[in-house]
Amino acid sequence: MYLVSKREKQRYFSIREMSETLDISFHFLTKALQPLTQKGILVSSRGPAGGVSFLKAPEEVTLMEIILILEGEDFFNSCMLGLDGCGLQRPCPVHGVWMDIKSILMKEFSSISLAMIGDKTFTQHLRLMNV
Amino acid sequence: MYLVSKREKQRYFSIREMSETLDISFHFLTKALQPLTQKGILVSSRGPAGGVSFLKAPEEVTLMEIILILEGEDFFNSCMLGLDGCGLQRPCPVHGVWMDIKSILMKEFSSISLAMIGDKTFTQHLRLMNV
DNA sequence: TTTAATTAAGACTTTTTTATCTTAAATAAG
DNA sequence: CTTATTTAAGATAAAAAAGTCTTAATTAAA
Repeated sequence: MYLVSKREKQRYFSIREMSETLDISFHFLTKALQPLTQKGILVSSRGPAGGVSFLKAPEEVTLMEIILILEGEDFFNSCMLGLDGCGLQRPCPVHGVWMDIKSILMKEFSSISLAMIGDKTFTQHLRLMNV
Repeated sequence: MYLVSKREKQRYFSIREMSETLDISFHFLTKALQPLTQKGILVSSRGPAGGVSFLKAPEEVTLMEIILILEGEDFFNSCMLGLDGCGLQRPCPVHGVWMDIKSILMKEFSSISLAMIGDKTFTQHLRLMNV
């Protein structure tokens, strides 16, 4: 969100600067960003004037994608009771409700792009950190 | 869910028996049930023929109540980015979406009673455990 | 070509959560 | 009244998650 709210697709933003602006530990942020780079959402450059930048156009990156990368690809595949093989064949008592809820969540998160969030953050001066 | 699916409101069901049926550690289950007893959803009895039973009628207990008791009363009050004081006055970029999603979740969970789940589990022979 | 700046990767530490164990208290039955 | 059975509560242990640190690799600029 920080990156896209800058609205400069070309340049690299250093993680150090980002961590200081957002008041997040540098090492923590570095680690958090790595899977995004590995999955091709971001591209990184080492050395002076290095940092991270979007590889994939933020218009094409949904919140859903980010959530799946950061939380794990089967984040929306779990049974509410934690049962193995819970599905239409052998459902748990809340399988139906939970499926409905999950599909609403997935639909919603899939409909929001990072570009939309960036624009909103930029134009409405919204905050990404405390204070 | 186990308790209500038994559809015998009067008698106490022992936690030992329940833990064996559901294949959950006895001590773990005991601990999990304690907040429900403390909050007046269940009533317990020690000694021979003791166990737990519903105090509040399961028709009047919603999934929402159970979730709030087990996960904490402010389970649905968090900011998606973890910001303090995120609200209409000083929202984060995803405040609106997140609010919408949370209200759908709360509405859904509030509309489901344990009695409904128990009936469904009983009549459709649904499972509460693996295998 | 050397140096400073920067991310990557993995080891390590700390914190939090989850799970278990022990002891105490209560209760029904003999 | 004593004993066996059962939950309650708190202490302890184990596992998982979160966070930090160190070293390596890369890159641009002097």
